Amino acid sequence: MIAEVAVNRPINKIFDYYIPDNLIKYIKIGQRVKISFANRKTIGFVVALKEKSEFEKLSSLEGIVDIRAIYSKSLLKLAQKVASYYYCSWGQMLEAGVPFALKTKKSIIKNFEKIDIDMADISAKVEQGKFKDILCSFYNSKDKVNYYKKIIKETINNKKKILLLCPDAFSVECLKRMFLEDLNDELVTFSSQQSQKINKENLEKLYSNNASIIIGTRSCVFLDIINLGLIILEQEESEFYKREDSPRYDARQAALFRAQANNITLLRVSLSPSLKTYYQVENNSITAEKGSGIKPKVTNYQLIDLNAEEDITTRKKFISYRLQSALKKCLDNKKQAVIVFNRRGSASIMKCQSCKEVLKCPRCETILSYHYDKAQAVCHQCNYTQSVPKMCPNCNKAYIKFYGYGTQKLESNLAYMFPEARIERLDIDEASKIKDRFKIIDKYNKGKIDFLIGTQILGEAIDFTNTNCLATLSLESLINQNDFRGLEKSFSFMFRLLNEYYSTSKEPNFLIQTFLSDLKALKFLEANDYKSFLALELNERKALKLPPYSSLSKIHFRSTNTTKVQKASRDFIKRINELNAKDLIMNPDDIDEVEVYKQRGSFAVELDIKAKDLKIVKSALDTILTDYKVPSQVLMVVELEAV
DNA sequence: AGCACGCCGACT
DNA sequence: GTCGGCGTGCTC
Repeated sequence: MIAEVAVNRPINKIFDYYIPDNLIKYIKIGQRVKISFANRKTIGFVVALKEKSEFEKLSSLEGIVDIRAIYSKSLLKLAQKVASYYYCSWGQMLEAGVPFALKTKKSIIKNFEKIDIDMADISAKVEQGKFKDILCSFYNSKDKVNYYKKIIKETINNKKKILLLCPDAFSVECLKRMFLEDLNDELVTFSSQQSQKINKENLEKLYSNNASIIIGTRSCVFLDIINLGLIILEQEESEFYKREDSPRYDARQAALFRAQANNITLLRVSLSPSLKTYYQVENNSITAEKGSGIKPKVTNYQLIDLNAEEDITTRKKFISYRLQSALKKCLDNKKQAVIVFNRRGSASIMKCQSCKEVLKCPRCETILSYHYDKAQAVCHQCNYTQSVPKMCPNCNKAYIKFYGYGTQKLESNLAYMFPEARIERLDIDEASKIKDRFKIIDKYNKGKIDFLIGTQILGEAIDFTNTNCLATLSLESLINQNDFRGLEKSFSFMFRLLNEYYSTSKEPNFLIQTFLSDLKALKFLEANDYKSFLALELNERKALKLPPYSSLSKIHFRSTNTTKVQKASRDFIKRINELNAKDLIMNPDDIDEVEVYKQRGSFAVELDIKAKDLKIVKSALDTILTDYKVPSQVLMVVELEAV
C-alpha cells in the first residue's frame, strides 16, 4: 500500500511513500508519519491511501507518529482550501493546525500494540444543517456569557458540539472560569499557555467523545470534532486571530470555510464589532442579530483637555487637577479607580543632552524605553534589553536624559501623590503569565487595590462594581499614526471598556485626559453611540478608498542579508509591473523606492498590493506565485487582506 | 525550505 | 589554474 504524504515545506506537491507491511494495519488518513525526505528525517501528513504509485523509486515510511488521526478527511480538505487561499503548501497548513498537546516530537510511537483508541472514522458522518454567518453584539460580558450558556445548552440538547474560538489564551481562561460552575463536565480548553499535561488530558477527553464545548485559540479551528454544530468567534474584532508568521492565515476565515463546508452556523460575537464585519452586515453578507442587554447611559463624563489645563507642573506630572481630585474622592470614599495608560515602562525616550542622539534598539532601530524596575532600556518590539550608559555612547560629552511617560512612572507619581493608596499595575512587565494577570485582577475584584493602572491587556474579568473612577490617558498612544486602523482599534477598545464599566459600576465617573480633545469620535463615545462612530469611520475610509472600500494585502520579505531582501523585493515589483494588471496598485511600484528596515536583527521589506477588491489582488498573486521561487536565505510571507 | 549541480568571474 | 558566487531543479 502507498501513502500520499504532504510535507511541511513550501512545495505544492504530494509525495508517495511505500507503507511497510508491519504498519499497514495501523495507517490512517490524517495521521502524521515519520519519513525521510530529501535526505532528511521529517514528519509528513498522510492525506490519502492508494494501491499503486506512478513513481518508481519509492521510499518507505519510517514510522507512525499519531495513534489517532489528527485530521478527518473533511479537515484535510479544509486545510487544503485555507492553504491555497493564503498561498502556502498543504503540509505547511497542516503543520499549523497540529493540536498543542501533540506538538512535541516526543510523541513518536514505538509500541504499536497498545492501540485502543480508534475514532478516526466516526467523523465521516456528514452533518445536515444550514450555513449561517451571524454577528451578535452585546454591551457587557455578563450578558454575553449568559447568552453563551443559553446557546450552548440548546446546542448540547441537539446532541451537537460547540467550538468556541478565542483570540488569545487569556480569553480562553476567562471563559473557562465563567463556564466552570455550569459546564465543567462538558468543557475542554486548549491554549499554548496551558500546561502540556492539561492540553493532553483535554485532547484525550475530546477524542473519546466526552466533551461538548471546545474552547481554544486560533489553531483549534483545525481540531477534529465529531458532530460539530456551531462555531463561535469570541471577540470577533480581535487581530490576534491572524497568525503572525507564515502561513499568515486568519482563523476567522478558516472558521468561515469550516462552517460553510459543514453547513453550520458561524456566530461572530463582540462588544465592539470590527468595521469590516459591520460593513459586511450593511451589505447583507453577514446577518446581525441583536444581543440581549440594555445599552448603558453614560453619566458623569469628563473630557479633560490638556491643551486648556493651566497648571504646568500638574501637566508635567501627567495627572491633571481634575483627575487628581477624582482619585482623591475615590480614596476618601473607599472606592476604586482604574487608570488606562497604554505605554509600558517609565521613560519612553532617552536622549543625549549634547548631541541629541536617542537610544535605539540595535535590532529594530526603534526607540528604547526605560524600565526602572529592571533599571534597563527595553525594546518594546523585540524585548532587547540593555543597561543605560551614564555618558552618551555617541559623543561621550553629556548625560542621557529621560523623557516621556510610561505606566511605571505613572505608578510612582501616583504613589507620591497618594502615599496611602494601594496601587498596582497590570501590564506585561508585571504579569507576563496569565496566572499573574488573574492574581492582580482577583486582588482588585476583592477590593485589595485602590488604583489599578492598566494597559490594553485589561481584560473582561475586571469587576467594576466598586469602581467610581475610570480614567484614560491613552488616547494619543493608542491612535498610532502609522496605522490607518489606529482610530478604529483605540475606539473599539474604549467603547468596550465604557460599556462594561457603565453596566456594572454603581457610581460611575469617566474621565478622558487628552491633548486630542477635538476628535470628532469623542462625541460618539460620550453618547455611547458605537454605530455612529463606525459610520463616521466608514465615511472616512470611503473617501480615502481604504479598506473595506478596497482590498489591501502585503508581501513581506525578510533576510539577514540586506542585498538579498532588496533584490527579492525588486524582483517581485518587476513581476507585478510586468503583469500590467488593470486597477492594481503596487506600493512602492518603483524598484528604486524599496525601503529596507531593521526588524529583530534582520532586514525586512514590506510591499503593499492594493485593488478595488480581493479578487483582483488574488488573480495577480495567483499568476505570480504559481511559478515563483523565493530566493535562498530570504523569507517571504504573504499577508492576504492585511486589514 | 534545503541541497546539489553547474556555469562564469577574480584571485592565491 | 581554482575558489566561490547564485540561478535552476529536485525532493517520493
